[in-house]
Amino acid sequence: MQSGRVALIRHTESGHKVTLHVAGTGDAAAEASLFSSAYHCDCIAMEDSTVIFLKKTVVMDLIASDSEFSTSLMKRFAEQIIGYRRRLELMTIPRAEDRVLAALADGWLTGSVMQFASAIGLSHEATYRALSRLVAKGRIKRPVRGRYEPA
Amino acid sequence: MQSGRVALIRHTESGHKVTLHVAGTGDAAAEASLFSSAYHCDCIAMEDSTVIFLKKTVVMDLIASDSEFSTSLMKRFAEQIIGYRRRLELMTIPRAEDRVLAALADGWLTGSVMQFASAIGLSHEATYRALSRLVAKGRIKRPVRGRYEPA
DNA sequence: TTGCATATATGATTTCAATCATAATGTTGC
DNA sequence: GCAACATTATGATTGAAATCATATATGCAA
Repeated sequence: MQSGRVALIRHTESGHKVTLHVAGTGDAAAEASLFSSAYHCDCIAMEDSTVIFLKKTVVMDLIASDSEFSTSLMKRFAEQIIGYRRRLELMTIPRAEDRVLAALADGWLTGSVMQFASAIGLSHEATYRALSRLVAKGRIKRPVRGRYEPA
Repeated sequence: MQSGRVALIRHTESGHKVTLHVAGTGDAAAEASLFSSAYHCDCIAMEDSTVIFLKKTVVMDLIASDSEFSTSLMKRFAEQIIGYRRRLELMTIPRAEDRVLAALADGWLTGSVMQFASAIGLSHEATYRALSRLVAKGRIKRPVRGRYEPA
């Protein structure tokens, strides 16, 4: 990606949406599907974005021939894996307030609260309420409507 | 890994345990930490296991020099990423019954129900109850105590 | 500027998972 | 065999998140 931000979204059977991955400038999206023949999710631009498309064969050749490229791609994969593990850890936090606070500290609230709620597996209402309670407790600040920051 | 099964477990601040990864024969554990200086989780043998330890430098050299090794390792990473995404999708299913059924279909119940419950982010009681209800509804079968199978 | 859609926000209600208990059933080591 | 422990299983209670509802604010387009 040259600029902007895109999200990989999957629509579950139960009708919910799951944000699988968010890629910003310099990141790649859908690298993980390099080794899969098919992969079902939508790529949604969250901002105006410029994206470069690469043919799978080109990338696979690069992996085989260019060890530096290969190593750096592997590093990204490893970072993604560690990120997913952290996110799984987040998802096991039972209380909405605790989960929201932990997710905030991890920098998950970049876009809208709706997206944030979806990313951490809570209903948006529960998320708004948790944010309100955290503001009331002085744990976080809300400089303006819709913006939340560490206290 | 030469044989057996080990699990990577993280203990969260809230005192819960999260199963981050389960590695069986032929799999690797903790590959994702190749690019991290430190990584905090426990590796627990779920069965008698034989594990080969490799020095990080050796593996990194192999990645740089052996493109076949590099590609196959990358494939594993990609598969893990896809696995984590699916697991995240599972975790967003709100009703215990639905989540348990989906997780069963994905083949998550290999060990004990306790481990299964931990893997899908439910209390073991909720998991047992969901399993019971699914059996009562005829969606799954329980040939013997502690074993559950697709109907 | 006026609709229309969406995001933000909170109230009321219901549902259901977490939690606390208890018991039966396996499993392991002595 | 038996004692200690873990797993399986279910009941009762509680708390909290999902859901439904409503209102306001905001952005966007006609």
